Amino acid sequence: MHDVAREANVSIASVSRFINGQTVREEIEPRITKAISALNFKPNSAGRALRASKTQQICLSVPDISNPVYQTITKGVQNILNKTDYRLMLAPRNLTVEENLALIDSLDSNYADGFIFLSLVDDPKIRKAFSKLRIPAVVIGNVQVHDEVDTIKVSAGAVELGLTYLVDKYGGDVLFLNGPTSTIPGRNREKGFLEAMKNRGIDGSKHVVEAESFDVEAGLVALRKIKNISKYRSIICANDLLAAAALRHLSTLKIEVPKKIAVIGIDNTDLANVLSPSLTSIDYRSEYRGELAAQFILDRLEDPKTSYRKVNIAPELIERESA
Amino acid sequence: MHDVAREANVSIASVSRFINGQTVREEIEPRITKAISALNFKPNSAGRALRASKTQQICLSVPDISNPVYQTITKGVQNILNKTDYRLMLAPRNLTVEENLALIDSLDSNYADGFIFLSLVDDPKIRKAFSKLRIPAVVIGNVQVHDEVDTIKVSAGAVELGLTYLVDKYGGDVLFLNGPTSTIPGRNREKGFLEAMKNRGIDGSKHVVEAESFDVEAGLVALRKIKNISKYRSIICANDLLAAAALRHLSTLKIEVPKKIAVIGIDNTDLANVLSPSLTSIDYRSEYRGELAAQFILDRLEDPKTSYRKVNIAPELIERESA
DNA sequence: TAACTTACTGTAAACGTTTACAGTAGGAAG
DNA sequence: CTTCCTACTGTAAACGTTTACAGTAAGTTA
Repeated sequence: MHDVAREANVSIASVSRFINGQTVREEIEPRITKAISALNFKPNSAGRALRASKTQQICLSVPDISNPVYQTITKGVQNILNKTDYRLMLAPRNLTVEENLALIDSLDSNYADGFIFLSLVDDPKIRKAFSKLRIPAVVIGNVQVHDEVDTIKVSAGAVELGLTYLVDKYGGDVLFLNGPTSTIPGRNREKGFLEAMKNRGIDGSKHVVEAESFDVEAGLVALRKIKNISKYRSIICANDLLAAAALRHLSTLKIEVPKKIAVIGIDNTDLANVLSPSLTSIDYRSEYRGELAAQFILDRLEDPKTSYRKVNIAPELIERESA
Repeated sequence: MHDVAREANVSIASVSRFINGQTVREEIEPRITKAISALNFKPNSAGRALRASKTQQICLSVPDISNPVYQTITKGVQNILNKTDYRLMLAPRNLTVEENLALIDSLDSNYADGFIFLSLVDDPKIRKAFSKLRIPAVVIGNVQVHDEVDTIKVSAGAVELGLTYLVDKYGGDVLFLNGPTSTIPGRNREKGFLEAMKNRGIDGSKHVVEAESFDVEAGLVALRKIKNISKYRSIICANDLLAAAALRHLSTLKIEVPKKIAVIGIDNTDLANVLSPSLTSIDYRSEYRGELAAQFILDRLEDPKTSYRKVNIAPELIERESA
């Protein structure tokens, strides 16, 4: 920048002001522009970050990038950030409480201006660490933290929605293939299922099978333990990966879907359109949630005083072939 | 850091040295440790970056995070970086030449220490911009750039590999569902296909259909244009998403896979195990390629003089149900 | 004309680290 | 005892920006 200033015969301050969009004397504008391109000058991020206390980076944490739903959220975040001059930092995997704590702690190094937080696990320690955060944050999901954050949740009742559909159409012999109840969505979805079954006068606890994680492999392992799966008329799965496992399992057993057993998933990821039969799934609008989260962060960075927004996304059943 | 130094009654230089792992007088170590935790001190990234000219960030560019193969590569990169104190920056989408140029240019702002480059498109302008890059880079794929980079390619002959398998098993009536030939992999895979067919005395040009992009939707559109698909005995697809499209299309037409038509994909993404029938696919070891790329960057940052590595990954056919 | 306002300019001080350099204390060697 | 070496220390100067502040020239008002 010194060189540019010398070349354009102005002060370094004027160069800085010009770059940052402040008005400078009309006469010197072309001189600076010319000097910048002649010297191929690009402002140094570290210098800027140090002086202005702004990194132009947003940190996004997702539990595990292998899961299509987090990829979709990531894409939503990207959609918004790429229109601005903010960069996206992808935080390490944060599946466990410890990984979450390490991540939140690390943000004290001031490498990001904002934080989009998504965690499957909950813990008082996380809550405490989070409350000491010095940058604005948006929480996607149901992890419990203090109130001074924007929050994007999916309304309770998603499982209820799917269940109503299945029971109405196929009767009460529903199996719920859940993920681990040690996670927040696992807990919530189980609760939703049991309550919805109770409302129909059924003890749902016999209708639940829990996979060890939210992926296909674990889903298959869990399903294979069920002795006589044909007694069920439909399966609701806690996410699309588990639903993919269900479809594979049923296909292996030559049980027709949805003729013999209907299947629905949750998340409505890209996967749903790729599977055969295509997967009826409950849409959580993941890409939109990502976009919303990014927009909330940007809004707050622009004006820190905007009131905290708590948004609930209404789930919607997307009907395809599998139910 | 000044505060820590005062609290520990040492100089700021000693604090810095201690933090960076240099030996300090045994007596003062506990004093510094104590002061650091008492004040909850975390070194400021921008200060470090400015002074040391090291951001501790690696920039990864992938054309489009929606594609499972890039997610897998991203995961590989993460696997390695998360073991270090480098952070992962996810660059914006770079599908077009212009997006690539903007990205490469932006790196002149010194926000990353290393660059992992993955592009579907090729252009002299990209090559030129790339050659001016001031940080070490690793190229994944066949984009043409200067030689002073580590490169990770997949050996030519992947299509040949799949084709041999299909022709041996099902005869010469093979359809090649390609992605756009305006992309590097599209071009290369078509070339591979035509050559391999020629070697078998067949004019392959009548056996190719080109989708407008490498995704399911485009694959379906392309397939629907084919009048009598039953004349083919097998389909080889330029990636797993196009293969997913083929499976869906055939399932819609009630054509059994692999009994009537066999299908194989390329990339061997997570998708392959999720589809029904499960997808025979040519493995490009994407997660490993990501890991390799990250390791190459780290190695070079540690010792800039290591000679440039040009690695070829051998493709491998993973046999599943679809062929 | 003088006094004030407007619109811009340059100087210089910060931001929080790392590191070259000179200095010092203590032990080893002669 | 002196000299040399080793192992550490603190001082102070950078790194590349942004911005408070004081200054100036031109325009406006009285």
